[in-house]
Amino acid sequence: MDMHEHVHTADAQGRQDTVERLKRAGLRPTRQRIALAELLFGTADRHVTAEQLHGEASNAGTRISLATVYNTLHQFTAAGLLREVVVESGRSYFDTNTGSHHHFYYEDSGDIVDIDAANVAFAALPETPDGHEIAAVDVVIRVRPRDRIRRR
Amino acid sequence: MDMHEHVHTADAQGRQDTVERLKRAGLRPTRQRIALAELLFGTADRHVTAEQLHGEASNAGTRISLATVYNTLHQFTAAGLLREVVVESGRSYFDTNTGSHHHFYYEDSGDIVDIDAANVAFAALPETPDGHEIAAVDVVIRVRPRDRIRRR
DNA sequence: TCAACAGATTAGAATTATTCCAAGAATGCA
DNA sequence: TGCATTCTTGGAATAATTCTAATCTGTTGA
Repeated sequence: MDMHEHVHTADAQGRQDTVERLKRAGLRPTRQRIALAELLFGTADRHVTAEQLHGEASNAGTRISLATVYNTLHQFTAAGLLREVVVESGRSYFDTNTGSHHHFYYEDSGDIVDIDAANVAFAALPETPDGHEIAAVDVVIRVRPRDRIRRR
Repeated sequence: MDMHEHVHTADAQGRQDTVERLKRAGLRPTRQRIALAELLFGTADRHVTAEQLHGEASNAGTRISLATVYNTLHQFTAAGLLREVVVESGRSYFDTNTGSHHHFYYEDSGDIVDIDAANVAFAALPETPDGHEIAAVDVVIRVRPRDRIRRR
C-alpha cells in the first residue's frame, strides 16, 4: 500500500531525455507527444501503425485521440524521428529506425523486419534522372513460408 | 458518312489474341475483361490505378462498374498478367510489366517509371529467413527535383 | 439450338484508413 | 500572470477498396 510512493523516479531520466529530444525537434513536449515518444523510442527499433500505437497508449493509460496519433506520427516523421515504410497499400507503418536500412516483409503475417544496410549492397544502380536527386533507395524483400510440397 | 463501315476488322486480330490470353489464364472472356485487357495490354507497359482504368474504360465507351475493375485487376494479378506495385500507401498501382524489374518513384508528381532489371544488381543480399522463400525483391528509388539552392 | 448452371457483373451499402474542422485546452514567453 | 501560439480533440468528411445480394452472361451438354 505504500510501496509505490515514487515509482516515477525510475523513469525520470528517460522522460527528461524525451522532453529534450522533442524540444530539439522543435516540438512542444506535450503530455501526448511525450507518451508516444516513450512508447516509440523506449525500447528496441519497431514498426507501428497509427491504430496500434493508439491502442498501446490507451492501454498505458494515456488519454489521446487517434487524430493526435496521426498528427504526431507525421510530425515525428517530418522531424526525422521516424521514417515511413510502405510495404502494403492501405496501411502506413512508421519505423523508429531512421538510419539507412531495408526490410523483410512477411507476406503471411504482415510482419516487417529490419535488414541492416550492411547486408544489402548494390553492384549496379541506374542513373538518377536529370534534374532529380535520390531521396531514398528502398529495398523490400517479400518472403513467404516455403512450400512443403514442391511442384514438379 | 460511309467511311467507317467495318472499322472493327482493323482490331479483330488483337481482340482475338486478347480472348485467347484470357482463356489461357482461365478467365471467361467477358465484354468487360476484354475491354480492360485491351486497354492494359494494347500499348506499352504502364502503371494504373483502378480509378484511372475505370475512367479510361468509360471514356472508351465501355460500360463497366468500378467494382468490376477492382475484381478484374485482382484476377489479372492472380493470373500473372499484372503485378501490383506498392510505392504509396493508400493507393494501389498495377503494372503491366510482369517481368523482373524495379521502379523510380517521383515524389513530386507521383509518377512511376520502370527500371530494367539489368540496371540493378546486388553485390550482397541477406540470407532468406528459415522456412521461407523469396517472393520478390522490390527496389524503389524515390527521387525528387534537385534543390536549386544548395544549403551549406 | 437452347436450357441450365456456374461464374461474372453491378449498384449501392459497408468498411477501413486517414484527414479535416472548428472549438476548447495547454504551453511558454513577456 | 496574461496572452498569443500551438495542440488536442470528437466527430464529420473523404478516399480507396471490399462486400452483398440480385441480376445477367458465357459455356456446355443434350
